[in-house]
Parts: sequence; structure tokens; C-alpha cells
Amino acid sequence: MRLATWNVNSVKARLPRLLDWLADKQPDVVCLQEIKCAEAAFPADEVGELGYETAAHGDGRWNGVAILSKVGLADVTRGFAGDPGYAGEPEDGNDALFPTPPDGPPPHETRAIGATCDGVRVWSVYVPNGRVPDSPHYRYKLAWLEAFREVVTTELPNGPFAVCGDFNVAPTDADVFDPKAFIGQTHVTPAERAAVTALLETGLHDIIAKPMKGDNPFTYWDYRAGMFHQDKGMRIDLVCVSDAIAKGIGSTYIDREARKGKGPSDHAPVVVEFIL
DNA sequence: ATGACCCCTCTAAGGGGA
Repeated sequence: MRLATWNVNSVKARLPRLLDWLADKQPDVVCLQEIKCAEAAFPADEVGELGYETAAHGDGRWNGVAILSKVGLADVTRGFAGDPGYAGEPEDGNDALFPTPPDGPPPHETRAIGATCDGVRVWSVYVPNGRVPDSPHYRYKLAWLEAFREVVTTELPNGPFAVCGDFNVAPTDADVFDPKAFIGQTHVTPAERAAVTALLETGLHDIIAKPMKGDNPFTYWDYRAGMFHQDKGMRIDLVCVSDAIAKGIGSTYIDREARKGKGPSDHAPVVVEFIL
């Protein structure tokens, strides 16, 4: 199976590039993040012409995830039980960790979708950004990661399993261009890294794909200030797989070519191949 | 050259990304 993950930063804005990339790279299963459209607005017909079935989970404006597959798409799960949701900030008049709106439970953002593709259970996730350490958004990020761990522990015994996506965490200092540049910021704090480690310790392997140029396995480069051509990036898009898949991993790459040129996403696709 | 933010929409004196 050729499995890919890509934060496209709007599937509508990226559609021409996405279609060209799918036709060129021919992945079997693709996890997308930040589709930024409602499920009904996803260009399923366009990717369908290339042989892909689509399962999408989106709310229209922010976030949004999808799975595309050429090898079957069964048992689709949108969201997950235990998702803490995010409902507001202290400035809104409530300083509780996850303030509950007066008219109901916190809304669940569209950040996770699961499906079974040719016997492999696959999740596409877009972990909350966190914005600023110790903010409500940051606490939501940590709670979200902890809650998602339950999905993994529940489903991992059932067979080959992969969780792919934008984790918004750089697991180690080797995953950022300059650790000093990130002091005091999210994505690198001990608590965020511990949350990802805890997720992996359920029995997953973080597959670090091969960079196409240089030694840095970065998957994201800020649009601003020429960060990409200076290779000032981060590795925050992860492919985490169960033992059975890890044993069968073959070629892997981070497609930095897809970050070049006119109108790219700020993230590059990550591609791994494996046999079971 | 990969070349110096870009996505969304309540089209901004905006929100969010990481």
C-alpha cells in the first residue's frame, strides 16, 4: 500500500495541484487535512475521476479532514468519542478549562476521520494548533491528544493501523530548523511532546520519511520570509503505524517538490509504502 | 532557482495558521 498524508490548506484552493499530484504519485490512500470546506463541498467527483472514493468531515470554514482511497473505504468514522471540543476563552466570560456554552456541550471541531482501506484502519487527524502555551487553546490541544489516545488503544488490537496527519507538534529538536527560535512557543513544549510520546507508546511507530534534499525531514515551511528556500521548516506531519505495518515499510519520501512553484500548500505531502 | 504569506469570509480597522 502506498499511503500519503498532506495538509493541503484548503482543498478548493489546492484542487488543481491536488489532482495533478494524485495522478502523478498514484497513492492508494491519502489522508488530507485543512480541507476548509463542508463535506458536501468536497470535490469528490474530481478525485473520483482519478479512481478515488472520498470520505470527508468538514464544517465549512476551518479545519476539516478527509480520506481518499483507491482500495476501498469502509466503516467511516467522523470525529471520535471523547473529543473534548473547544467552546470559548476566559475573555468570553468563563475561565473554566473547557467552558460549556449555556445552550449545550462544547462543539466538536472537524479534526479526525477514520476509515478501513483494504484491511488497514486509517485515521486522518488535524491536531489543534494550541496558539500560545498555557492558553485555553493549548490546554484543548493537550486534552485532544489525550482523548485521541483512547481511539488508538481501542482499535490497535483489531489489525493494521495508521494515524496520519498534521500533529502540530515537532517531536524532537531535530524536527525544527533551530530549537532556539522556538523557545516559549507551541509545537515544541515538553507537554506537547509528552502527549505525542504517550500516543506512540500505545504501540505506534513514527515513520520519519526520507527528505528529497538535505538531511532535514521537514514537512512544513512558513510561507513568509523565504523560509522554504532556506529550509527553515519543521516536521509536524506524521505517519504513525502499528507493528505489522512498520515491519513492512519500504520506500518513503517527503515530497518537497509539491511545496515549490505557484500556489503551494505550506505543507509537503508525506508518502510511505509498505507491504503486509 | 524553490525567491521573500496565504487561506477563509461577516471583503476588514478581521480571524487563523505555526
